Order: sequence, then structure tokens, then C-alpha cells
Amino acid sequence: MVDNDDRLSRVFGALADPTRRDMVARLATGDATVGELAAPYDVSLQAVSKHLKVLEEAGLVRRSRDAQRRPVHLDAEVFDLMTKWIEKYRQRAEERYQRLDQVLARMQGKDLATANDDDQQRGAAG
Amino acid sequence: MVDNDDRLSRVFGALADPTRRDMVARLATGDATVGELAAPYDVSLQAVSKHLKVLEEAGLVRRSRDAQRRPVHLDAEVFDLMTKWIEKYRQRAEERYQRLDQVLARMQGKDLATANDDDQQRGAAG
DNA sequence: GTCGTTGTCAACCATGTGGTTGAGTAAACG
DNA sequence: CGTTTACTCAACCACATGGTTGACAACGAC
Repeated sequence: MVDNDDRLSRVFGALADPTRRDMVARLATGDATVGELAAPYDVSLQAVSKHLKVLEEAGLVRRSRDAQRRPVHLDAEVFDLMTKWIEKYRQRAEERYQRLDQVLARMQGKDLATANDDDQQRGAAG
Repeated sequence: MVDNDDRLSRVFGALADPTRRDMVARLATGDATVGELAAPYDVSLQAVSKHLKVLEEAGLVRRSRDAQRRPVHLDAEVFDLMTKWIEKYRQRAEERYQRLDQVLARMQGKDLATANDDDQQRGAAG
């Protein structure tokens, strides 16, 4: 949990930048060198290198060596971590939502006349 | 795309903070007031209020009004946006990976003897 | 060995972020 | 009315982030 917490922060943080998401998108189609990745943007190579470092530290990317070149490879494994986290809380929220729907439906069916006393806000506050 | 790009940045950015993820986790079990959300952490109420603003601007949360209280409600809809983005590139990366696996498997099956000439580095370099 | 290519590291700068405190707003309570 | 509760807004501060430029390292080519 503790370690994963840090990992999640890094991954989410890395993907919070549109340029970095763009690079991930590019890398999903195949490995690329730093220069190739930098080409579409009008920022310096150093800036791109920094972005790659962020992606690497988030575990989204690996860099190897090929002469002067540093081919970059997308490592999609950490995606699972995010997906699991997201799914967990999405499901919970949706279950809650459906329970609320049921409660409201039951209330409407049972006692439409007495339902507007003081009660239904508390269901949300709890 | 343009609007979604900004939205994605905000959502990923919002979830890049462990405190905010924690709040989302808490809110998945039910709505809560700002004070209730602040209780577990030893930061000021103002800091929590700021976090909620970030979550709200990311579309993860909605705040309503109940007398002095501002009940916070988790809005899990934006999760879809993230999930779709993630799945898109994960799938591409995995497809690529599987194609590579097939190529390597075919190479091993076909000509194991001649395979160690110069070729299979591409697997590691990629 | 020297040169060009490819990329990293270091220093710096502007802006953003998470935290603080202090003041102010909105509504219930007395 | 004034007080209390629950919260937001504004100003400030330390540090992180994304960008820059300049120097330099690793390697292939000449």
C-alpha cells in the first residue's frame, strides 16, 4: 500500500502532462529514440529528456542503449495499477448510486405523500 | 480532443496526490462534509478545501449546500475518460508485445541455429 | 585523434502546488 | 441582535515542475 501509493502518485503525475501523454501514445505504436520523440514538439531536446525521466521514474517507460541512441520502450504494466485503483472506487460509487436509486424508487412506490418530511437529505450526508 | 486533453490533465493531476486519492476513496463509501473529510489528516481545513477545489475542477466531485455545510459527492463519471485513455494505449502496447512474442516464437521454432546472428537484440532494445 | 551525432547533466528562471495564517461569509443557535 | 459552526477567499511561503541555455559524455565516422 505504502509503496504502491508512491507509485500511483508518480504514474498519475506523469500522465497529468499532455506532452507526456502524447509521448506515451506515440510509444504505444513502437519504440522511439529521444530525437524522434522530440520532433513533433518545438521544445528543446533537454526538455523531452526530462519528460522521459519522469515517465521512467513512474515505471511507464524503459530506456536502453544503442550506440549514441537511447531507444525508449513503453512499459504498460503500471497501467494495471491505475486501472485497478480506478475500478475499485468507480464500482463502489456506482453501487452506492444504484442503492440510492433503489431507495428512492422504493420511497416513491411506498409513501409518496409522507416522503417529503425531513428525511431524504440524511441519506446523502451519511 | 482539445477539451478532453485538458480534462484528462486535470483528472490525472488531481489523482496524483495521495491525500486527494484518499479523499476519493472515502467519498466512494458515501458523501461527506468538508470537516468530515478533513478529520483524518492533520492539515488545516483550508488545505482540505483547496484539495476539494482541485477535485471539483477535475470533475471528480460535486459540492452542494446544506445550511452551513457543503456536502461533497463523488462523481465517478470522469473515471471513464481515464479508463478509456489507459485501455487504448495499453491494448496497443500489448498487441505490439504479442506480435513481437509471435515473431520471436516463430524464429525460435524455424531456425534456432541461425537465430543468434544479429537479430534478436531488437527484442531487448525495444 | 578529431568531428558530428545523440543525448544527459547542471544551473538558472518563471510559474504552479501544497501548506500556512488571518479575515470574511453564510446560516443555525441563543 | 451577537455567537458559534462550517466553510471559503486572500496573501504569503517553501518547494516542485517545465522550460531554457551551456557544458560535456558516449559513440560512429572520417
